[in-house]
Amino acid sequence: MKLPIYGPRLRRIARNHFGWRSLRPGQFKPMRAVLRRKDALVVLPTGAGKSAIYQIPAVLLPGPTVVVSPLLALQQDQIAALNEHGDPKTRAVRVSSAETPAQQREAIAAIRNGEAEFLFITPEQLSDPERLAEVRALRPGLVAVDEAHCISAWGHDFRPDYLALGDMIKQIGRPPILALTATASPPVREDIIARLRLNKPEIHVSGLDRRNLFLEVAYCPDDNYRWRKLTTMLDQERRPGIIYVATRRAAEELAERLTDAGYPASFYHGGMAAGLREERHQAFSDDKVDIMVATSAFGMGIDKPNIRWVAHVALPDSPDSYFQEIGRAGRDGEPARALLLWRSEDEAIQRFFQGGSPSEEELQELAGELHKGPASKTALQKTTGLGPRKLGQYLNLLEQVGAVRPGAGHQLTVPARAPLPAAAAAAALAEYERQQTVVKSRTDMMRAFAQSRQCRTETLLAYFGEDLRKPCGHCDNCADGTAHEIAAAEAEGPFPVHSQVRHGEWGTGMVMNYEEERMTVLFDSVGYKTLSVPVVVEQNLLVPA
DNA sequence: CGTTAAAGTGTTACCACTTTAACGGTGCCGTAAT
Repeated sequence: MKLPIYGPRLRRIARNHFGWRSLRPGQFKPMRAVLRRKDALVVLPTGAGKSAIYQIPAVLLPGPTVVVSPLLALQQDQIAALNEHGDPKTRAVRVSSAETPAQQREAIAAIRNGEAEFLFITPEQLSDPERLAEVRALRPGLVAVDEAHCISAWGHDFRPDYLALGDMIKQIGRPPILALTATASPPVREDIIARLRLNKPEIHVSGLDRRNLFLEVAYCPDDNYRWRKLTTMLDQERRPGIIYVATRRAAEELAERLTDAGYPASFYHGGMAAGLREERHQAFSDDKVDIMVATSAFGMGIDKPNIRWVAHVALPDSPDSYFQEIGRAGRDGEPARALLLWRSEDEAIQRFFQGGSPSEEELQELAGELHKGPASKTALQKTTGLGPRKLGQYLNLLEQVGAVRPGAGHQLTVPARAPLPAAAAAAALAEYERQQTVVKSRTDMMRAFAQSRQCRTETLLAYFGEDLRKPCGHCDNCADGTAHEIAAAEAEGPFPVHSQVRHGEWGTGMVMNYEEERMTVLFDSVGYKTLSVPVVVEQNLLVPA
């Protein structure tokens, strides 16, 4: 262990430049990786000091640090925190649509002249070749990708520039990359590593077992039952708290219903005006709103220590999202509650959000259009009649199968050995389906978590590839004894947990968990699958890989 | 995929039922109209 060499030095920087009195356990090792200029992926709950992991080494490393961060509001807070001390060694600037061209030039100049260390930026900014060249000229010594799960969650359709981030970083001189996120299951980690093209990254995962968080799930056959469970919880618990729902309308309606019933609530979703969103966020931070009903838009950037509970009146799309959302409760270390109130109907909306299949004809038409010569996205929108969203998704898929390549000046070109349109469309569709299988398997796992009689923490950690070894003692199944019974009744499975296995159809995978008569295996190609242990044994479905 | 509201149907009711269509999350950005 070389920690002692860095330890005092890092502590001194933490104290002198940032005003932090101490460092936390999960921070040292990844900092050391950054200082040795190794790529790293860090999974650490928010509030556990993720940003310190790049901020402290940045002071020691030559060259400025580029911070890729998804939300302007989030960047704002982080920049304000860095600039609080007026220290030029930790000063942060940014370029985004919120700055005027003059302010953007000023920001770049400040970095160039050594008057600022951190450049905050979005992937969309970097997708502009001129901007990319400017950043390259700054010779950054480190790139920190904050909220790196966005690559996986948003890159494939919603914010396609996220997928190209690896390329962009290569083009700015490929400094070491530090990817940070609060939650990432193995498939998401793999996606991050592959898309960013991390080179033998050190992976640091810590803090997944939140001991002050009581996990609880209730299946609700109807909405009245769900309402009663929710209000019962509200009567018992201190505030503030967050209630997550699936749709904007549900956020507004539930907030109104709660307010009418004597539980003053506010709502928050992505369809609100920016000013109002900020106002509501601020009101919640200042304890002026103590029940917030929100969609997933209310999330990243909420760093409030005293949230006493997070309730889900919905089924999240994946344990990844669920873990991130409940992780906002109890950051002060005081007891907090995570209550999941779900109905089987909730799964429908998630399936819808995952979207239908792309059309093979449209893909082929687009591939054919590209063969006619270099074209911009705007031009392609006109010629193919595809919407911007769909077009971006299609182009991403075609790029992944080698049928298109981004060229100079936003022009898209067809590479030399590209497949013909028909083959490209078929390959793109197959690639899409492969990705969807994994995405759907995560929703399956969310339902499996909700239905589990095993220790909740154990189930959740198993999903993330961690082994808790014994029931947590802070979930509903532990409290009523079912977790204990199951743990006792469970014989060793036919394959050890975390061992590699092979399935005739699905290929290789890793054993994640056993629960009663079922086992969960994470397959490389199709994601999470739940298998019946007796069937696996009788029919020899799995062999050690 | 499922809910919700509107339109359609059957028969001849200001009514009861079925069928159909619309809707649903997350945020960068730049440009056009004030």
